[in-house]
Amino acid sequence: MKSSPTIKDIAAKLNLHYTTVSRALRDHPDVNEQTRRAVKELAKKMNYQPNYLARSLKRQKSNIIGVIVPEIKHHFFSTVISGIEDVASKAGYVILVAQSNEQMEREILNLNSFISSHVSGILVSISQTTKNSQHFKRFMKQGGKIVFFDRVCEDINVSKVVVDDYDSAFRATEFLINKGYKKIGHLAGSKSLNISQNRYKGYVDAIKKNGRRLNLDLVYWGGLQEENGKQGMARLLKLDERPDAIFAVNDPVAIGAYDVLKQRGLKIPDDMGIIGFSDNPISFFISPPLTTIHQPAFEMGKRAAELLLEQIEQGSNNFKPKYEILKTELILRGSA
Amino acid sequence: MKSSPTIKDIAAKLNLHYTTVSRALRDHPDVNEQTRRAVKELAKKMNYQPNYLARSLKRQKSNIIGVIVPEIKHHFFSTVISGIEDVASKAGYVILVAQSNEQMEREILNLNSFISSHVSGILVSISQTTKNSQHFKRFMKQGGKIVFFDRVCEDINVSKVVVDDYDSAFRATEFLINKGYKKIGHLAGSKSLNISQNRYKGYVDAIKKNGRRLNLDLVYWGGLQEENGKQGMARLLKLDERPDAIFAVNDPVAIGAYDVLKQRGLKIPDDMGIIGFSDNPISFFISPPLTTIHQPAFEMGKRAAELLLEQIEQGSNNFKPKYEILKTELILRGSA
DNA sequence: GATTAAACTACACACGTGTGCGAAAAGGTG
DNA sequence: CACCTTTTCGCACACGTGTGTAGTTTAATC
Repeated sequence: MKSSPTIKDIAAKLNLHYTTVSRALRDHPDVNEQTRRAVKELAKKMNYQPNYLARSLKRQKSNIIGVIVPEIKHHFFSTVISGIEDVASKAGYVILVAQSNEQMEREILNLNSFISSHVSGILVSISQTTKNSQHFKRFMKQGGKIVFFDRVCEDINVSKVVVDDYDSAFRATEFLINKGYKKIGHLAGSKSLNISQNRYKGYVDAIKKNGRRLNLDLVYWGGLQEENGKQGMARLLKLDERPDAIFAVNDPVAIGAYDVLKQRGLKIPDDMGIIGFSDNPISFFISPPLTTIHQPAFEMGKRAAELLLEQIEQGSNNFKPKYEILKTELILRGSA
Repeated sequence: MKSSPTIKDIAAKLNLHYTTVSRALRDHPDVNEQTRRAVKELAKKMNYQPNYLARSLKRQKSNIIGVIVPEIKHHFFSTVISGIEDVASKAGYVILVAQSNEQMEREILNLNSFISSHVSGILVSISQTTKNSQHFKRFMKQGGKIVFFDRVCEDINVSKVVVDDYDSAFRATEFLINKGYKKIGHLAGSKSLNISQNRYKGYVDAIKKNGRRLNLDLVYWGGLQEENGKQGMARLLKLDERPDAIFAVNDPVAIGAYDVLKQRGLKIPDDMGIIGFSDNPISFFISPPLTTIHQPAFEMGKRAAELLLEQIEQGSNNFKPKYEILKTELILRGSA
């Protein structure tokens, strides 16, 4: 039941002062070769593990990175976190993970908790209900470092990692047009998120650039869940001039649309073409397989972590935020 | 760029000693009502956040819980982590998350890193390659608290949360028997894991109890990935006396089997009945929908976290490890 | 063998918070 | 007004680690 050994325990056994042990472990040149070896040997034998709390307190710099996502269990986010952990652990960092559950209040609580834990920096994908960014700005004023990924705050000048939402949406929509679909609808996400806005804009521009008439009745603003897809699809089917193809803001929404279409006996892709977004594993197995846009989630986590670590290690000298746009890929399957 | 304010900053502005501020914030009775109010007001105004590093160092007890899983991005584990985070954050704890990538070495590194971070306890699901539990035992000797979930170490006497693997496997196999399948095979997992062993035993006993002949040729020991399912299914199909139904150790393995069967033109469930394990979201959407055993992953995370928190808060007085077995549910779909 | 440089060790203080104890101030009693 | 109790606050030290500096020992040089 005795707790972890400290440098003092090691020092006592070797009849040394504990500062000597401290220096020996950190290879300080002022320590005798033999002493150093003896210290390291005993440290290993006693399973000494340095106390990061004390070290961080002293150094005024921890080896902790905070991660805030809307929900951990979503495939996209958990894959991003996997990527983050990969990079972080290799660099000697540990990651604190918290979820906002799409609520700005909890996002703020998470952030405060991270501030108290004196994280070296945070990686954030904001919640749907995050209407302003005061909490993040406050964090930055105190020297906090942030990198946003996927769902970013537009009005903060920090590093960001996103996919090319606009362009991907444009290509997806254009693909539907070239396939011969006439009236293309869009199941859009939540208006407050950059990803929804950019995908919407890509959709709109693809329609316009291809000489089609833009009919905003064919756009349904909902959310990012399967349920929103069901509601949206049902709504669009009620129109006099109903769409014959759908570009969905993400895969869950597309899958919600599938459900409604199957219930109504409509055939995919003949009666209705569908394209999703994010390449959820389900999209490969659903029938017909969903044509969708692959997002490099793991890669996104890695890049975001790398950017943050660079910023942390180099200090705040001449730091310039980077805006990285990762390439997506249109995965052709059977739904369009 | 100034960093977070401390109690000393607050004290200076109010012409108080910082210990008085410390007491005021913690509602110590020795502090005057007015002083207390003034301190709290200023603290709020300055956005004071207590330094957990310092607090933990002093109290010899942190508000950090460590979580080690094989891979974060797996749906089951990320859902468990969601549950853990839910409980932990409500109790004022934060969670460190690390992945072993199924390698015992990294599991040990993760553990050491957590020890250095002075976590109050850890939640672990062990890797496939974890052959002994010395590292966990060492951690416990130093007063560390552990709760295992899903993949547990049998030879350590600590709290554990699992599902009823044996019984679930028994029922699944019996279900196949009652459906009229004659030769039931088993795509088993990795021999070193308790879950694989228990599911295997459930399978074996169901065969025996129902008066069937146990044919070990029909059991393929592989792993837990889709790839293992493919290999195993291919192998079993080569047998002279090939199975007409499969109980798979988990859904990915079952899905791997699907793939091979579809390639060979065999029909599910007519030519081959299949039952999986874990109720991965894919199993609902794959065609035909996979009959599988639902595991309450989120609930498992919550219970594991609750058990650990109880143990942490009550100290090590008269602690008795609890072994909790959560109920599963056989989800009937189209594959059997 | 004395002098000086080099090699090594120990002390003091710091990081931010918490606690036992004592001191000062305020209030109450005879 | 002297004495005692209660309230309120400050001091000293602690948690484990790290660093500047002073001190001591050893080795090297003449």
